[in-house]
Amino acid sequence: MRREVDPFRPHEHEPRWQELWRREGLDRTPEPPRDKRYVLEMLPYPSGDIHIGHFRNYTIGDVVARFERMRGHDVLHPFGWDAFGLPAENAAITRGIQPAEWTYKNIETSRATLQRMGLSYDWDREVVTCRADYYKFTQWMFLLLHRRGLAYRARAAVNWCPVDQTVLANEHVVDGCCWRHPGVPVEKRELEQWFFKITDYAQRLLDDLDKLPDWPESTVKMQRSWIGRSEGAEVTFQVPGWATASGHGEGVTVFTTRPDTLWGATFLTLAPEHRMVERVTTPDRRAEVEAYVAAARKKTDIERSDLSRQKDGVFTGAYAINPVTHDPIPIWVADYVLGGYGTGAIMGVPAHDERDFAFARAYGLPLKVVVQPRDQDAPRLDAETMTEAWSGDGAMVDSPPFDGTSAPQGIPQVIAWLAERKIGRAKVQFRLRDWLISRQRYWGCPIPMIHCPQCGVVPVPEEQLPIELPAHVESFIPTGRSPLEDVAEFINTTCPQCAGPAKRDPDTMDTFVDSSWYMLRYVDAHNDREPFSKERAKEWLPIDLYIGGDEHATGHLLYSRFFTKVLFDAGWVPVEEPATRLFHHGMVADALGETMSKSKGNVVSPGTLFEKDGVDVPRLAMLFFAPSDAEILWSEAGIEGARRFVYRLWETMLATIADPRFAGTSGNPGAAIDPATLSRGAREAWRLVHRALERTTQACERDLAFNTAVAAFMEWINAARRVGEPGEWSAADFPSLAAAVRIVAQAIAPLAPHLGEELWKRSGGEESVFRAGWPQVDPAALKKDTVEVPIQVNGKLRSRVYLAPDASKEEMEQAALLDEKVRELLAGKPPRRVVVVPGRLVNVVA
RNA sequence: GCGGAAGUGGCGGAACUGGUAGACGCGCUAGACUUAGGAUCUAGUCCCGAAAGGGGUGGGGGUUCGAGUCCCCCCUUUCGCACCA
Repeated sequence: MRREVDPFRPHEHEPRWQELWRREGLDRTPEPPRDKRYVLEMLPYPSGDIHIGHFRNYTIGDVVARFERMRGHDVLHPFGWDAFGLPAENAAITRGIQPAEWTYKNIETSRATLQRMGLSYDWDREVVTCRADYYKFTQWMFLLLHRRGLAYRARAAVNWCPVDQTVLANEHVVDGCCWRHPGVPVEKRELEQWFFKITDYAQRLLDDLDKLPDWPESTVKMQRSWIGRSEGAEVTFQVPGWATASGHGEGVTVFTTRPDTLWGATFLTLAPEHRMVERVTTPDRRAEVEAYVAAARKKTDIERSDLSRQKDGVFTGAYAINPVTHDPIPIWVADYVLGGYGTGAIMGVPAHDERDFAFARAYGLPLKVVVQPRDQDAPRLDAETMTEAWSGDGAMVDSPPFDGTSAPQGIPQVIAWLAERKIGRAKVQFRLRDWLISRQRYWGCPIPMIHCPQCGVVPVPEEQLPIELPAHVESFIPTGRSPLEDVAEFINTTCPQCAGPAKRDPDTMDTFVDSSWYMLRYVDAHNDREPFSKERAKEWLPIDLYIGGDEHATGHLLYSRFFTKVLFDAGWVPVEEPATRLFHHGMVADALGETMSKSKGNVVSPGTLFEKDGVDVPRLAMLFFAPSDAEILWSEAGIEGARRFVYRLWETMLATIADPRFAGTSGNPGAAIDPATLSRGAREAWRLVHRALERTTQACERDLAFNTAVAAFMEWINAARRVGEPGEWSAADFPSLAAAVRIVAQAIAPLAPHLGEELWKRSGGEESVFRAGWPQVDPAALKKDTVEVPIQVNGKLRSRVYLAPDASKEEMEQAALLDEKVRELLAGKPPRRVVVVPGRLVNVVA
């Protein structure tokens, strides 16, 4: 027989508690903090409304933030918007509204949804990257980098998206296509652009990965290979015709990781864009070489990097001198050599490099074996008959004076020897390229630089910041030049140095610049003199938990590390790394496993979920679905279990509170419960409350696997209901149920905040549950009175006995050997061995 | 090719440092209450078998009293990177 209780009405209590939290400033950031926790989720781009993936991400962060507050920490949990970017311009083009208008409207919509979700953000510190009060300091950052020699202008072959009509950073080229337009190959253009010199920090970005033990290893590895350090040597090959023409030291310099194979270099290859191609090419070869270079330039990255394609190239007619054998070797041009890596030229060692081998065989170039594998590894190599390159270990041969030296272990000796003779030198090469940040677009942060015909490129003086983006421009239709060039009142200015007429830089910054430092702005979001004060930075940094998708592993997460290091060097922040712990939440896909996207039309809006069940039910469902780092396939069916659970919990807890005996159990009841006085069922329920509490604590502190925490609460409610309706609980047992109700109200509050608050208040809580502290796990409650001890015979489960959890080894062994089943299987013979694991099991080896 | 992650019931997923595989939930089956139920409650639900028993965590070996967990070799899926010399 069930007792009638007030119905569960989330739509009534959720707004009530949100209002209370707002009124009491529960989510405000204490200042200055005593024992701080900085919990941050990656800021979203406001494209319409929040979707279900955001719902998941922010829920995870919210659970931790609320938990940390309950534990007594001072928490910074802010929110912001990565509000510059192309979709706003595209919307402007298709719908005829201004990017700003579209963006702010989306922010309003999304913010309303977030507030409907009751997320515990300190909205007072909200950051919007497209607002001048923010981008003023993005410009400040640019000037800082410029001052420190880390922002420079260069003409370079850059990635060009033909759809967006703008350049792209390497990180935004995915499979040779623009990241925003899969299937549209990126083109190459020769342009003068702004770069950030992230390569200056390559070594530190690499080294400091070791200081991030709480970052996912996959991301650390990805950054490592993205930075791509390799050690080797630069070696210069003289080109005879030039030595006389332009003095000493001219030649072609190559980078190699295998200088020990230099004796086997039988040709040189230049990338088509190598600056010396034109100079080395002999007149008779000119036409052919020029045609090849022109064709290579037209190729897209995908075409050039197609591995299945036959390697091709063209002979320049010129020869270089191998500096160790003094043999003349032909110079070729081939597009399998990358212009942007190393020196853009390589030495061809066909016997010991797979790619050179393929190239040499294709064009009949000679092979020379200079490393012989040890006998046990492979048969003796012969240049005539080899079918593949040998890039393994061996002994150097035909390489005086190094014959017999082991390769590649002998590399340091070879480098030293080369350096002594001024032929080469040790060189560390990184794959990381400098970060191209100019964009020929309107909706971004203007670059605070001025082009003066007299003084050249001049930085805008700091006191003139912000350089505001004009509110209106004629057209956003991409033309390949920035729309700002056509805004006279923006583009025309005076030179800060000579006061003469000058022009502003018409480009805007990559939006990843905006998001590279936003986490620092939160610590002092209203500061209008500085990006943030050094004191606030010292108080709050680093981020203790940073949550976001792993798609940012080599983009944002590398850029923000770079910015943090620059700011550290400049004395602005006390940390060299922005976040000590990084967590990648799993994606939310639809039931078919497709990632949700507007174009696929499978986006589930969380708003419709809230209409039906309020926030906490879908929130619990989301948390229960899977561990936070696993991908989930969202389905309505998943909500069913959470809904039933909440109703059952509600019913039992309210019936308990309504019981006349409840009022007499206030105080600090948990500590007063002695499990030994409880009936079997009540004792089990009491144990499970503490188990749920423990599991929630661990999940918040460690793995964020809230699925098992929710499951633990389910186990408790199931056990409590097995005992009976609250009214049926005996006088001896009832206090433990009453205590459990209070503990559950608190412990479930991070997971289901409105429900927790409602239950807490109904159970007599005076102030907010989020000020009520975090309950202690009682070890006595966790102890089982008896444990089921499995009895194995030869490792197979044969029987069970019930013993006290602290039964001695001897007692356990005794119990096992007395077991009927065991005696039967032993058939009177003594066991050969008995393995006893205290409190766990007994294995009788017959 | 290189690097990462992962393969457990019909499904999502549990399983602490090697110690009862399948917690919790969805779904399903049966029953109860109901005019009815897609509500709720009770029981059952890894597979084979009537039972006793046997088998079982992608496959194959191994270590161990004992392996989802550790080691070796494969297979599959997935995500990064990819002619980086």
